[in-house]
Amino acid sequence: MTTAPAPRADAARNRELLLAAAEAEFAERGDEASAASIARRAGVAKGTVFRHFATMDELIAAIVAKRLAHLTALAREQLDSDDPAAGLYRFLIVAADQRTQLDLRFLMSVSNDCTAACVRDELHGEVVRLVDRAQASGALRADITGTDVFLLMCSPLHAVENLPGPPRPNLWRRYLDLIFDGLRPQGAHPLSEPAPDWGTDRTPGS
Amino acid sequence: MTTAPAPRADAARNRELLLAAAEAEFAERGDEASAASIARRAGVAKGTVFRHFATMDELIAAIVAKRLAHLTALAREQLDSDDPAAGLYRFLIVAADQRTQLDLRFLMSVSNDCTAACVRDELHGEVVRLVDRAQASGALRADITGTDVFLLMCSPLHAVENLPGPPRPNLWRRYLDLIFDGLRPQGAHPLSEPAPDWGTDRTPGS
Amino acid sequence: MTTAPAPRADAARNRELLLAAAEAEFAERGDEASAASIARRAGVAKGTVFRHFATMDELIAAIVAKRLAHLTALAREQLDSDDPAAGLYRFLIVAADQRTQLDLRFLMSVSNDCTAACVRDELHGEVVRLVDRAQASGALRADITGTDVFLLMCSPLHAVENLPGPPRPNLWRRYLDLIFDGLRPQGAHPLSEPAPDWGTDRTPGS
Amino acid sequence: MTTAPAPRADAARNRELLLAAAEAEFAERGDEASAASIARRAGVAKGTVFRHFATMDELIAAIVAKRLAHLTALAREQLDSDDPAAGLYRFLIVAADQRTQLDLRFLMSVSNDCTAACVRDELHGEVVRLVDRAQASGALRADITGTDVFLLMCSPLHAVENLPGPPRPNLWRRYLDLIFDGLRPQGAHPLSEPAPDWGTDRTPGS
DNA sequence: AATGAATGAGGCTTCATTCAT
DNA sequence: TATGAATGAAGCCTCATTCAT
Repeated sequence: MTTAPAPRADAARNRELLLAAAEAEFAERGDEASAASIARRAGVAKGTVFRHFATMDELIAAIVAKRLAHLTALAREQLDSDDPAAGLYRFLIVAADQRTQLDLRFLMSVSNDCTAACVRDELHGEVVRLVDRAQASGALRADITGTDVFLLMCSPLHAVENLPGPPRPNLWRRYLDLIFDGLRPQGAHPLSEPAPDWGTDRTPGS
Repeated sequence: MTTAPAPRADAARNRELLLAAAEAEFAERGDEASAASIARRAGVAKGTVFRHFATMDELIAAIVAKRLAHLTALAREQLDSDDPAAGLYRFLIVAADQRTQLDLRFLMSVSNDCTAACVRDELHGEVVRLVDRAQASGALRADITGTDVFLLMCSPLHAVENLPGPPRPNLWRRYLDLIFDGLRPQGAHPLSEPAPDWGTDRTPGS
Repeated sequence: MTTAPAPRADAARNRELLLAAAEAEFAERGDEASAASIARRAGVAKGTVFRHFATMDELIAAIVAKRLAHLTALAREQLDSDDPAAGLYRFLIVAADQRTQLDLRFLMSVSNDCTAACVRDELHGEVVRLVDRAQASGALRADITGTDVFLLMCSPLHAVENLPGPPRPNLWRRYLDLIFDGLRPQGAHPLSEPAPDWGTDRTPGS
Repeated sequence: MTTAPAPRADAARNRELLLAAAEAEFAERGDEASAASIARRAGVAKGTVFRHFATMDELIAAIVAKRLAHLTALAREQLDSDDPAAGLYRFLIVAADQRTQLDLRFLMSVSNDCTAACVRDELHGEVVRLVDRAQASGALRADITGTDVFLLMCSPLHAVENLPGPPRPNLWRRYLDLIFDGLRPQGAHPLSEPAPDWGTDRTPGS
C-alpha cells in the first residue's frame, strides 16, 4: 500500500507550493504567467516545476483538477440542504465567491487531459443532482438541465470582466441573481434550442 | 479630383485581407495567432502586416473597433422597431449570430487604445437606448440597466464554449433565451448588488 | 554635349535635397539614420532615395565624396598663403570648424567605392602639398609626412567625443593645438615607426 | 563551506567565452556584430547570450567595463615607476598595444550604464594621477591635465584606422610618439581653449 | 530530488531594397 | 520620374523544455 518512500514529504510540499504559486500567478497575471515566474513565486528553481509537471499544460490541468474537485466538494455539501433551490443557489455563490472558478478557457486547451476531463465530469454530475432536486421541488423551470446550469456557472464572473474601470469585487452576484431568475418557472418562455447532451462517452483524445 | 488614392486600391484590399485573416486566426487559434500566421493566411509577407498595423496591439484594436462598430450599427437598426423588447432581443440574436462578438477579453489588453475604448462606449450607448425603450414598454424589469445587458451580451457564447464534445452551432440561443427570461419583470427577485456605473469619464491612462 | 534632357532640373534638385537631408540625419542621429528618415526629411518618398542612390552605401559614398571635395577646396585655398605653417594650421581649423569632417568610419565601410577613394586620394594630395611647403619653411619637423597629418586630421574631433557631459563646441581646438605642437621641430623626439606609404596604386576592389 | 558555486564553473566559462567572442566580433565587424554571430563564435546557443547579459547593451557595458578595468590596472602599475614621464608613456603603450582600447564610441551609447560610467571615472582618476606626477617632474607641459591625456588616449589607434591598404600593426606607435611630443614643455604654444572639466558629479540619468 | 544553465524555436519589429502604379 | 506598398532577411528577445551537476 505504501508505494512512495518517505523523502517524498519534501517533494509533496513542493508540489503544493507550486500549485498554489501557479494559481496565484495565473490569477494575477493571466497569460503573462510563466514557468519562471511561478517557480520564483514558489521559491524553487525553474527545473523543479518540470520535475513535478512534465509540461505546462499538465500544470494547468492539475490546477483545473484541483479547482474542480473543490467545486465538487462544495456541490456535495449542498446536496442535503432542506431547500433544494436555495442549496443550488448557495453552491453557485460559494463557487464563485471563493474565486474557485478559474477561467475555464484552460479547460478547453486541456480537455484532452484525462484527469481534468474526469474530474469535470464528476462536478457536472453533482450539479445535475443539485438541479434535479431543485426541479423536483418545483423551484426551477422544468425545461432546463443540470448541464445548462453547469455551462452558465461562470457567466456572472465573465460578465463582470467586461466592465471598464476599477473592479467591483461582488458585482458578479448581481448577474448570478439575474441569471438565476431566468431559471425559475415564473415567466418562463419556451427555449429555441433543445438541451445539450453532456456526452459522457468521450474518446480519450490524441 | 480623386487622383490621390490611385495605388491605394491594392493597399486597401490588403488591409481588408489582413483584418479578415487576423480575425479568423484569432478566432481559430486564440492566443496562438501570430503575425506570421496571419500574414501567411492573408497571403502577404510578414512585413506587410506592420505596414498596415504598426503594432500587434494596433491590429487587435482595429479588429475590435471594426467588430464593435458593426455591433453598434446592428443596435441602431433595432432602435425604431415597433416592439422594443423584440428589438432588443433581435439585436442580441444578430449580434451573436454573426459571430460578431469577438472575445472581449481582447478589449482589456487593449483598453488603453483610445479608438477601441471610444467605439465600445458608443456601442454601450446604443444598448442603453435599446434597454431604456424596452423598459419603458414594460417588457423588461425596472431594476436593470443598459450596462447590465451590455455586460451579459457575450454570456450565451461563453456558456456554450464550455460544452465538451462537438460544437452545437446554435446552442447559444438557448442561453440567450434563458438569460433574457431573467431580464423580464415576471418572477423578478431583488438583486443583491446595485447596478454598476459605466464610468464614461475614464482617464486616458499613461 | 548635352547628354541630359531638361526635366533633370527637378531630379537634380531632389538629389541635392537628399544629400543634404542625409548629411543632417547622419550628423544628428548617426547609426539611427535610415532611408525612411532621410526621405522624410528631404520631403520625398522613400523610393526616390533609391532612384538617386542605388544603395545606401552609394549614398554614403556620395556624402563622403562631397565632403572630401569640399575639404580639398579648402586645402587649395591655403596653398598660396604667405606663411605655410599658418596655412596648414588654418586649413586644419576650417576643416574641423565647418564640421566638414564626417565621421571617417564611413570611409572604411565604403573604401571600395571608387569615387570616394579617388576624391580621398585627391584630398590627401593637397594635404601632402601643404605639409611639404610647411616643412620647406622649417616650421614642421622633417620626419613627418603629409600622410601623417592626413591621418591625424580627425583626431581633435575624435578626442572631444569621449568627454562625458555637455558638449564643448570648440574644445577640439585645444587638441588641434596640442597635436600641432607635436608636429613642430622643437623638442621633437625620434619616432619609433617609419612613415606609412599612402599606397596610391590601389586595386579597385570587388 | 563553498558548496554554492558548484555548477557555476561551466557558466563562468561560458561567460568568458561570450565576452571574448563579443569582443572579437565587435572588433572585426563593428556594428555588424549580432547576438547570433557572437553566440556562434562562442559556440553556444543564442539564448545563452541572454542568460548572461539580459540585453545587448548590457553585454557591451560588460565589455567596456572589463576593458576599462584592465586599463585601470595597467595605469596603476606605472604609478610607482621611477621616471614619471616614462611611466605615463609606457602606460599609453601597453594600453594600446594590448588592443585594450575598444572603440570608446561604445561608451556613449551605453553611458547611462552606471557600471561602465563608474569604471571609466576610475580609469580617468588613474590617468590624472599619472599625468600629475609627470608634470611635477617637469617632463610634461604645465597647461594640460589628465583629462586631456585621457581624451587623447585613443587617438593613435583612430589615426591608423584611416590609412587605406593593408594594416600596419604597429603604426599607431608613430602617432603616439608624435602626440606625446606635443605634451612636452619644449616648444609649447599657448592653447586656444581652456582645459575641460571631467564633471565627476554626473546625474544618474533616468 | 533540486538546481539553474543551456537550448532553440518562435515572436515582434525594423529596414534596405524591389516593384507596380 | 516619383510614389509608396510589398518584400523578406535579420535583429533582439522570451520562454518552455532539457540536461549536466
